[in-house]
Amino acid sequence: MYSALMSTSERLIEATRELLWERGYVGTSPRAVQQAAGAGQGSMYHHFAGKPDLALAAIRRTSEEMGAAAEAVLGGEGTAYARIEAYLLRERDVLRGCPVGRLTMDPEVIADPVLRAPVDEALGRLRARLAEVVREGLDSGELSASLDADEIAATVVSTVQGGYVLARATGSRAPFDSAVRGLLSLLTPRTAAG
Amino acid sequence: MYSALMSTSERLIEATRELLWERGYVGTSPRAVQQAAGAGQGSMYHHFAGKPDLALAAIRRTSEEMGAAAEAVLGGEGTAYARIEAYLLRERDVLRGCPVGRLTMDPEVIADPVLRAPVDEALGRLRARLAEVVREGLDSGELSASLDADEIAATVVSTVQGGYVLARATGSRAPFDSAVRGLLSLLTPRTAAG
DNA sequence: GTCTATAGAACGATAGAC
DNA sequence: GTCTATCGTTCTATAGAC
Repeated sequence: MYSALMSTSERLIEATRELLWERGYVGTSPRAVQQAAGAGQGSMYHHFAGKPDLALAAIRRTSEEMGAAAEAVLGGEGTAYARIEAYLLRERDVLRGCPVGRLTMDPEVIADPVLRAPVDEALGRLRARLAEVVREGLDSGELSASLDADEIAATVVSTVQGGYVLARATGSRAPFDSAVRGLLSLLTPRTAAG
Repeated sequence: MYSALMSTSERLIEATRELLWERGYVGTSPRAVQQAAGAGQGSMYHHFAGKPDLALAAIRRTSEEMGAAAEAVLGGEGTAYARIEAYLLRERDVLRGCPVGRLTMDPEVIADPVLRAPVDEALGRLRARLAEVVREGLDSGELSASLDADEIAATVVSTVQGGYVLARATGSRAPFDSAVRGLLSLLTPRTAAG
């Protein structure tokens, strides 16, 4: 149930975002969305053509938010390494996982090009933005010249996404934190062996 | 539909494994399992108490299989680095993702301690086994002494699990391969800067 | 814009004949 | 062990009154 100060269509989108995050597309029913939004059957189908249409609105917003949150950290001050570190260490509700990455495990999202598009774009942009920062680190000599920017960007995003998997499996954020620390230790410039 | 040479209960388990992999627990109905297994309603409820019971049998088997597949590579010949590399590069149906890791995104699996247990065990054992190999690499001087075995193990597993997420988002295995190559480039012993 | 009523199908499970 | 019949609920959506 959301604030009465929000329009019905807003409440429907926000309720859908929450449910998609927690239960995925397959596990989210229009009925559950309506109840969470405090809206009737008729309202939902007045504002949206159906479940896929409502889900699309919700996914688009979540994807945009993810991009903004990443940019807030990656576009900040500091060295390339510091910004990558800030991205990896930024506050997260680890056990809830990533609201965007989560959708990639949903067969009906992946099967529908329209629903998959915002997911693909959000993760693609994140990788591209991280690759830029890595390139800065390569140019400045902060990171080993033997590294490939696109590859490292993919590794960074994968570590985060996979960290969620490990955390949810154990029911604790510990493995997520371990994975991140492990990656940071690998990225740390070593001027000499050992 | 599975071979008539398999018992009904076997066919039910195998069909469930396939459907859990593709559609998850929430998205898999007893009805769909029965059709895929070529078994009737009555047969399924004769052999299994219900959907959770059948899913448990399927998840246990998948988790065991994952452990065996990992051990086949990690317990093989070669240096620590070579075995980690072999694990990361081993043949995978990348776009299908990990049949175990996938379940961590399922709210009903995570909410049920009995269903979550085999998932937790499989990924926990994998991390522990990888940590052993990393320790060998640290002892032999193959890997930088500044690294922590448990952390690196978590990073390795996370990269794989997260790589699936990126691959499924784009519809291509390319980002998975990038993430793995990136991790390998970070793990590669560098005796001097650059 | 929102409501209630209704629809046909699928959900997960049980009962009881064979 | 397997079958068909049935159950009450939920799914996603449409219709039509207000």
